[in-house]
Amino acid sequence: MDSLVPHTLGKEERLCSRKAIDELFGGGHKSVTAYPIRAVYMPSQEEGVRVMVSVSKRHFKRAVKRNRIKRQLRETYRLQKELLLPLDGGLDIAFLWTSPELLPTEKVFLKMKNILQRISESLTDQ
RNA sequence: GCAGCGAACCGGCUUGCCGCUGGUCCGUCAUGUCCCUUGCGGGUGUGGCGGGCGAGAGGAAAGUCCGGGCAACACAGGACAUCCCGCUUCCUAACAGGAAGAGGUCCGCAAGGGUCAGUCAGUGCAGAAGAAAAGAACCGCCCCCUCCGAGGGGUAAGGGUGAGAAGGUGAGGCAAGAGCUCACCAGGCCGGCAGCGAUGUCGGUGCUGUGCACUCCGGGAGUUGAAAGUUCAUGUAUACCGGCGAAGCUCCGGCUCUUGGCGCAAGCGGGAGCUGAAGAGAGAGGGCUGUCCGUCCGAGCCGGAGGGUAGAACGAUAGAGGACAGCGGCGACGCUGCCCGUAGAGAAAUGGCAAGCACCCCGCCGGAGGCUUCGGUCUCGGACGGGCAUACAGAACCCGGCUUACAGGUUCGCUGCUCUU
Repeated sequence: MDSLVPHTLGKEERLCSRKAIDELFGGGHKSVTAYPIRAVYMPSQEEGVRVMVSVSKRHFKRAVKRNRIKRQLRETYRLQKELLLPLDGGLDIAFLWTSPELLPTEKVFLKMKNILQRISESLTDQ
């Protein structure tokens, strides 16, 4: 993995604005699913990719398990985010966990790889 | 040694690579309605990029059950209602918490543990059962009368019912009985003594039914909750519809004009107009804990429908803070000294992967010892392989508690049994 892209995930690469999140889920978004990960994404006016992760309280009552999954999602995205390149303009993505069970990190890694490849393909098709 | 009881404590460690949050320092590039300088330039603030350094979840961070700080709304006063607490003394900022103590009851051989509570004054209720649920007579027992059917009366020792039957047991006593009398026991009341007190103890007193609710007594409570709240930035709409109000009005004051009244006159009285936020009244609506009285504010308010913003800073991390020592106290705790510096996010950081190790568990191999019904079984030590790198669980304004969850482990004190000396 000797990409020129640094494997960082700073604040500017995360989706923090409430307004942007409302726009993402408001309409015009697309989604792909590789169970149990579901990615909702939409091109944006901003430059660069911004991501967020979300785990429902319905699936995990305890905060420790929700944190575990959110960390797995962020980590696996961070290590593979160059799969989305090259990219024109900006992109907002939300990763949602749709399962009530935990998975080992290596499986989450493969699911994330699948998702990022499919997002990249759908963007280049257009 | 085994089993147990009670306290207190810990809640993995090391290394490598890649990351996150907020600091700090250095370099560099921008930038300012800032400061110094004639100027070159320098300082300082802010921002971007790169690099270095050090910091970064818990004993329960959890449940959100109590108590407080803090904040906003408020803050003449009174009455009523509602809610909470309830053995005693103390600790504390406070508590429904803690410490020490007192009483009943239950569990345990014990160390210990669980649980209960103001009121015995008043009112109400207590299904079924039962004669009767508190001014008790069904059966029974006894007396009287007797027309031998019954009737009148006494009686709570016995029967059965019930959670509870006139405080319990025994003796005396009696026609039979009964605190009727006595002894002991449980409780109440009165007095003495001890104790700050709950209470204990001694003496007196025949005073004595159970459960629940209300009442009563004493003490306490304003509401909301950091999405509180303060400031700045951005942006919009004083749009529109419906309802109510202020203005208007009344009184009062001032000025001007006027005058069929009064007065010698100054003037008084009447009328009209103007005027008065800084005179009074009346005022929609609102505040004053839940209601009422009352009181204060008051020129805009209430409802519908709709529009805009959703960024930043403060709050906000030094606090009833912790460690150690000394002193006081049985103790909770307090005082004094000295030292330490310890997360601060905001779609929410504190992580991911790999390697190694302590401890623990499982399997297996053979060795020593004890018991043996010769099948085995127990203890100790060792090698190898595997599991596990851990349970419960993630700060969200901050503290003190309580409750609940929890793999594994450490220390101290105590109890019972057993062994050795």
